[in-house]
Formats: sequence, C-alpha cells, structure tokens
Amino acid sequence: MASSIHDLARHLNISIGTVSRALNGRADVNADTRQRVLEAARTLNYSPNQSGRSLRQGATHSIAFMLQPHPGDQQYGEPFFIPFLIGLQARLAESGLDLIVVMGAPGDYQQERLRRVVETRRADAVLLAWTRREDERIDYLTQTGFPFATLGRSRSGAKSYPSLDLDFEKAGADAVDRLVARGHRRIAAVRPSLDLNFGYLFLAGYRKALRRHGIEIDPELIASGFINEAGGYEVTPQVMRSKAPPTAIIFNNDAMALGGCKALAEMGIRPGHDMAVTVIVDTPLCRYFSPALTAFRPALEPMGQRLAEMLLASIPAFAGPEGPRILREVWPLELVARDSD
Amino acid sequence: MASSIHDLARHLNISIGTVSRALNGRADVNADTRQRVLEAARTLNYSPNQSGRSLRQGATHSIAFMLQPHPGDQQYGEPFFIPFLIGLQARLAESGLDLIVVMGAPGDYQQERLRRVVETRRADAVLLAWTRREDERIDYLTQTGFPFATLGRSRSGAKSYPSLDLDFEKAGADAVDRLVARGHRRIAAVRPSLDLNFGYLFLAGYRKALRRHGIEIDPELIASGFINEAGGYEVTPQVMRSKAPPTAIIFNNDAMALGGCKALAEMGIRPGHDMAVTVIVDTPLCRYFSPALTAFRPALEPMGQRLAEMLLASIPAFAGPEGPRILREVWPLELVARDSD
DNA sequence: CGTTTTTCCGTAAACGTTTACGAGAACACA
DNA sequence: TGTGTTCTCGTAAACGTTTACGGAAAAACG
Repeated sequence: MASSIHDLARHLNISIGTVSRALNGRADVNADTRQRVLEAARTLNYSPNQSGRSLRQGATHSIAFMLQPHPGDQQYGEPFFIPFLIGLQARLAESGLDLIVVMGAPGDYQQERLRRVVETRRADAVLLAWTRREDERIDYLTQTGFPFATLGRSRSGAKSYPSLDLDFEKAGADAVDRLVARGHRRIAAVRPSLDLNFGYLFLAGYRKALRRHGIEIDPELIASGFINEAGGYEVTPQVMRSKAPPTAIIFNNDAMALGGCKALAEMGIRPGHDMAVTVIVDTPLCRYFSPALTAFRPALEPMGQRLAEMLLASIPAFAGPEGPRILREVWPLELVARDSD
Repeated sequence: MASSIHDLARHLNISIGTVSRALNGRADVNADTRQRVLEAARTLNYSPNQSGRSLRQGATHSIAFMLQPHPGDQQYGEPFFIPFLIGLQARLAESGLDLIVVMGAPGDYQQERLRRVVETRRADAVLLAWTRREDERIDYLTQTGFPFATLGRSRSGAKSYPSLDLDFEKAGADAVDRLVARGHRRIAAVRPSLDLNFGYLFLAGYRKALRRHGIEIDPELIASGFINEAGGYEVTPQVMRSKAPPTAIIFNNDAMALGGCKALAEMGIRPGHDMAVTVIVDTPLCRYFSPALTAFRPALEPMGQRLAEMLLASIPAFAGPEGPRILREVWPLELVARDSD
C-alpha cells in the first residue's frame, strides 16, 4: 500500500542508496537523477517511514511536551498552555520536528510516563511545565542526561538546562504597588497549594512589595488551595473571615479568581466595587468576565517559539554550529488594567 | 548508554531471539531462563526501543488525536477536550497504546498535518474531533483506508467508521422545553458559525421543539459567530436588537456564553434576572459563573474510554476476536439546573 | 595520451526489534 | 532400541531507512 524507498528505486531502475541521497539533498547525486527521483516520489506518493529513519538515525524527530495534571484539577490549566503550544509547534515545525503532547491521568506526577518516553526513546527531548520548587522530574532528566527544557524555573537540577519563565515575582510586586497606589493597605493573596514554583515567586514579590511600602504582612490574608475554580471558591472565604478583612485580593490564576469571585458574590461582595481584584496570569476569561479583571499578560506564543529554539539548541543532533546554548530567560508580564480594581 | 536486547543476550550468554521471546511472554521459553531474562532486564534497565519494534511490527502502538484549531479561536475549545482525553488515554494505556496529541497552527484545517501523520505512519489510527457537516478529513481517511474514529458525527464518509457523539439535538430541544415551561416564548439561539456539525444538530433540536410548542421561529433570534468568547460577545447584541428581543438565550458553548453575558452586562441586562441563559455544554466555568449557568453536562471521561474501545476495535492489529465492530453511538447530555434561568 | 581529479552511483552494513524455521536434547511409548 | 513427540533455543531474515566505502566513468590536466 504505502510506497517505500525500494519502490522508487525499482520504478526508476536505480539503487535505493541513490534514491535516499537524492531525497535528502546530498551533494553527490546528479541534478537530473534527483529531479527524476523527486518526481517519482510525488507520483508514487512516497513519504519516508518514520520508524525506519528513527531507527537508523537514532533520532525520532519529535519532542514531547509533558502535560502534567494536578490533583483536583480536571482541566490541566490548559487555557494557559494552548497559545504557548501553538508557538512551540510552529517553531518546531520549521526545523522538521513534531510536537507530541503526552498526557497522564490526574493525580500521578508523570514520573512513570516520563520514564517511559525517555527509556523507549519516543522523543528526542522533553519539555516540562509547571515546574515545582523541588522537581524530581528535573533530577531524573539531568541524571540520565536526556535533553530537556522547562517552562518555569526550579531549584532542582544542575541549573544547566534551558528554561524560560515569567517574572511572577515582579508581577506580584507590581500588583501590590498598583493596589497600594490606589489606596489599599489590606491586600490578600490567593495562590496554589503544592510547591508550584510560580506560586512561590508570586508570593515573594507580594511580600517584598508590602514590606517596601511599610505594610505588615498578615498571614491571615494569604491562602492557598487547588489551582482551579474549586480552590479559589474554597479558599477565598478564609481570607474574608480574617479579623481585618482585605479590601483587595490578588489571585494567582484565572480559574482561582473565577471561583473566588463566586465566593465573594455569595457574600454579597461585588468585585470592582466592594473589592479590588487582580489576576496574575491573563486569559480570555479575565477579559470577558464582568467586571473585566485587571491582569498581567504573558506573551505566550512568542514564549513558545523561544523555548523551542532553546530546546533545539540543546539537542546534539539538531544544535547548529551557533554559539553557546541559551540557558535561563525570564520574561516580563504586562499589566492589562481593566475594571476590577 | 541505553541497553538493547543484544546487551541482555550477551550478559546472559543466550541468543537475542530467546531474550525477545522471554520478554514478550511467548510459550516456547524455559520458565527459568525467562526469569533470568526478566531479572537482567531490570538490572540493566532495559526497555525496548520503540522505533525498532515499530519498524518490525509495522505498528507504532500509538494513536493520534488531532487537535484542530478554528479561525479566531486561540483556545482550541480544550476545556471540553481535556477530561475526554483523560478517559481516552487511560483506556489506551490499558492496551499498551500511547496517545499523542497533534497540534496545528490556527487557521489551517490540518489536512496537511493529517496527511503527514498518515503517510509517515506515525500512529496506528487517528481520532478526529469537531467534525464538520462535510468533513474532508473523513473523506481522506476513508479513501486511504487508514483506521480512524471521530468524536462527533458527520455526513461525510461511508458511515462505516466508529463515531461517538452527544445528543445535541435532544439537548437543544430539552433546553427549549424547559424555557417554555418556565413561561418563555421568545428564545434566542447563539451557535457557532462554520459548519460544525454540533451547531447544526443543536439548531435542529431547537427548531423542532419550538415548532412543537407552536412558537414561530424568528430568524432574528438565531445568530452565529466564532465559537469563543469574542464570538458570543459580538453576536449577542444582534439578537437583542431584534424587533421583539428575546427573554431567554441558549448558548451552544461556555465560551460563547461568557462573551454573551458580558455583552448583556454592558446593556444592563442581568442573566438570571432580566434574561434566562442556558448553555448546552457544561464546564467548570458554567458552575462558577455568577449566576451559575444552567447547562447540559456530558460524561466526558467515560466517553473518552468508550471511544478508545471503539477505536481499538477498528485497528486490525489490535482488534480482539470479539464480535462486530461498534459503530455509531450517541450519548445523552444531562441537564444541570442552576441559577441562570 | 597518460595521469590525476571529480562526479556519480551501487553495495552492503547498520539501527533494534520480532518471528519463521529448524535442530538438538530430552522424554515417552511401543 | 527405534520412533515419535515435546521442550527449548539458536539462526537468520526482515521491517525501511541512512551512510561509509569503493569503484567506474567522465572530466581535467600535464
């Protein structure tokens, strides 16, 4: 059914070696024969068998994005990832690489699936997201020497892998600055439980800014829950029950903000009127919520492209002769002022 | 670095054939040698090279889910898909298959990427979603004989492929019935443009139910736009400007509902008070929106599992000796009554 | 015209598996 | 003891590529 390189060779009465060289654009093949080979490839509808070339070359020409679920999260936080993946895939396609997204069941941390990808050599490199403070996936990969990069920083590993992250610390501080400038002094922070690194970074910025403004940090105004709607819904009442309730809340995430706003609504508190609300990572939800939520916007698609480049440079088989590998980059989040604060 | 079957053979002083047979659980191998092989595999940290076995067996042991973007949609409708994919992946894993998600750039209809997957034999079968009324992808696949299944129906193809769909027609009718029972007579419908099949089905049910209630269908109350927040936001004012504005709106999708509710809010119309709002496909957004949106809920995870089974049965290499292949199934959507109508 | 270089192509090995085939050894049976 | 059966394993081919190597023909050069 599917035509192989042998079919082409037989059809043209030349050897398979020549066919392969012609298709791969090698120099030592006559311009005329190459023409004929390419033409035959088109008419016979030939395209190379991936397993064959992977086996021979020891490279799969694909990279794996590990889509990691969190306990209590049925959505994988993907409204965030999709635009990122679009950029990633576009850049990879330029270099002839495929992007495969590897999913796991919620609750397992993919150590198993990651092992599987690495050991069966299903991809030439993997891309990790939602890095944790201490991330065993990173330890595993550095230890095995398998090429990888991360979306997000971590304290794990030899710090010698490419990573791209957003400046959550500055965003957290900027959010506080803005709220303080608008007269708020009691500002709450709702962040993910677990040791997701961006939660730490956000909180660090939040703390630093408060301290800079001479505002004492009230632990009662800091809450953490599942990084989804349910988490925000569950946890927001906690900060509202504090002895001196906040006049502003910063949510780490759009889903948590949605849940939090629901909890507020049930208490008769209207975001944008009775309570200032800020979200760190902007999504379409923030824009179309009523009131529209002030948020910090990442440049997701360019980030995807950039991380693709960084990843490519770290794969021996694809790294060009260019200079040194790019390592850590931290990109800014841009404030989008809307109606909720 | 990575150990191959040859390493095992050398280490145990037996032939690679025996090693392979032992690992694959064939009968013609001594129980003792099998034990030794499995042990050596563990200590030498062996796992089979995928490219090797794919090449030999002519099967990749993976199936491809084509994540198809729509023009104007940066989010791919994924809050819908993720739970589905979780179920799908779980069932596939049981049979030793990997799920790979193939993405494309928004705006292209993946005919190209689909070709690529099929022709390079990167997967043993593909899974299509967001089927269109006339779907060239289905035509292509039936024509080439490549195994596939679809999430959603279509008029294309020989109708001899497995498909699983939701009963959007009944949901549309049920939504109308419920609203009529609550006293509404002027009911609007906001659905996707393009010829996405579920948009047609929904509208068919809507029409049928209105007719059954003796309510004349007003074309001014039917609008279509991009299947995302922007689409709902843009299109909802249209139906509101009709000569006799609606007292209820049914949205085909959570994102469109979000955009639509924003448009309503800007007109000073409060969902649940001044306007009944119903959504066909339930998501966490519907639940945590204020007011919580009445919606029709699909059993996404079981659907994923079921479609995995249907797909498996259609792959010659994996189809068990069971009876006839399962073809079309239509699953119900369950009403979740909340506060918006 | 003889020698060297270049151009082009065929041969064959290799990547890591699986599996059809056959053969030796052990055993059962008459 | 001879014959047939069963158990176990080794041999080698095959899957579809890529590529190192060498060689024939053509071109260049003296």
